[in-house]
Amino acid sequence: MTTTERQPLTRERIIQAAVELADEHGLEALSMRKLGAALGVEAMSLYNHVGGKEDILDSMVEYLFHSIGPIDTTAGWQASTRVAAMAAKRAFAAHPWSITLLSTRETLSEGSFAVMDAMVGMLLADGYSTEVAHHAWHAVASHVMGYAFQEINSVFGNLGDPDQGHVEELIAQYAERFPSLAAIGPHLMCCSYDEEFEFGLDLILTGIAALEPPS
Amino acid sequence: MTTTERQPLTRERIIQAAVELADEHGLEALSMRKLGAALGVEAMSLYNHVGGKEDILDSMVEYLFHSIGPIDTTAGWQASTRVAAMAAKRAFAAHPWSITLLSTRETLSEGSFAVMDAMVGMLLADGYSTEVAHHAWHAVASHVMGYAFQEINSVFGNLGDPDQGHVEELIAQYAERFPSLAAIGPHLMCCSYDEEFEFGLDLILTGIAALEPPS
DNA sequence: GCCGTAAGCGTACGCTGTAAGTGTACGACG
DNA sequence: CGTCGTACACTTACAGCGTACGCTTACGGC
Repeated sequence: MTTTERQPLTRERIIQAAVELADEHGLEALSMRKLGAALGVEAMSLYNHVGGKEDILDSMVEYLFHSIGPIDTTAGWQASTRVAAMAAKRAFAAHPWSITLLSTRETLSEGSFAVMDAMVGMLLADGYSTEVAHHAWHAVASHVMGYAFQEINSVFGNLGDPDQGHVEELIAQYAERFPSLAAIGPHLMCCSYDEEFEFGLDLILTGIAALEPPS
Repeated sequence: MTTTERQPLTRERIIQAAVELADEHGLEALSMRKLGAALGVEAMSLYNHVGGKEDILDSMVEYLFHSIGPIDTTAGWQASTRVAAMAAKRAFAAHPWSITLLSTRETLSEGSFAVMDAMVGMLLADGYSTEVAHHAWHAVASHVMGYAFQEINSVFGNLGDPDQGHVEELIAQYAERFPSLAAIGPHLMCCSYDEEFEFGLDLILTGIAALEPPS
């Protein structure tokens, strides 16, 4: 009682709580009032530490890129890009709100620039032209974003789900109208998202490597 | 005056107006009241024709897939997929709200199933295994979604923008911290989104073709 | 003891989606 | 011609949203 029993509100605690709230109940459930309640505080108290909801959302994006972790560029372009792309995909896929949030931000993210710079830097360091490096960045980034999107929004259940019966039922229901979809049904249900991601990633990486063999 | 002067509200007119409103002022500006106002009607009148806002958003997704147009599957797998993927990318990129909207829908879209079925069907018809067809679908879909995402959310301005000075300024500002990004700056500013998309797409398509040469 | 400052709280305003109830115009029928 | 059924637009109301503004409380330095 002599010292402050409750730890004071800080920007970091607010962002952390926002991430947890969005993880648990979805981005649409993230409101200033609920966020305050989760921290044992009224909504307006948050404004002493953050600029507003947009500021919180921007910070969540920064948190996201930070959660990718440092990018190791020492293993050579192809191997390093593989690891970094995997890490980025995992970071996005770990938070169902990531893609939706990213798609609504128009502020530029420092974190995204850092990742972009590291990936492009590896290519340039290995002797690729700025043109190819630019192409490669877009191709890899597309694959990461697009695959994370598919993994998060898959209607065929996520890996942890034991709800596979529901998926079979779904496919059976559409089998007549979409026969080809039904044909690949088994793969849709039990695919490993990491292996699936790597398949496409390797198509891109080996394709780029074939363009201009590094010295 | 004898006949109804104003044409009656219909579901189609509502969806069309919703798309236009979102195109013009962004998805966040799409509210039932504003949508009603755009149609010369009170918000609640819309509920006579649609189930609610979620229903409208779902229908906008269907509209989106419909706008891709019919998929020609007669040109052989690789060429047909190229054309279809380009059409899909263009359809998404034409509406800045497309990715955000898609990422928030958890209902499954008939339109997306139709596209998926057509693309997978082409591969199977050309003799590819269900496994490779499944991989290929994910790789192509990722590229389409991911690239549309990047094109829409690019902070480096869109092709039409004559606001290139702002971009140069932006890159110069970050040049010291992100030197590799600055190095590819010229490409970031003046790249053709269609050609850029095709570059990555061809990496994927030729990579797949190399796996199992069709008969 | 006193006061400046920081920070949490309460209230209020204009938005949002939509449930429920209130007309009202029009075609069908006696 | 009168009457009624139906379809559909309107009005009102409510809970929840982000947040501007003002009040109150707690604490460190003197």
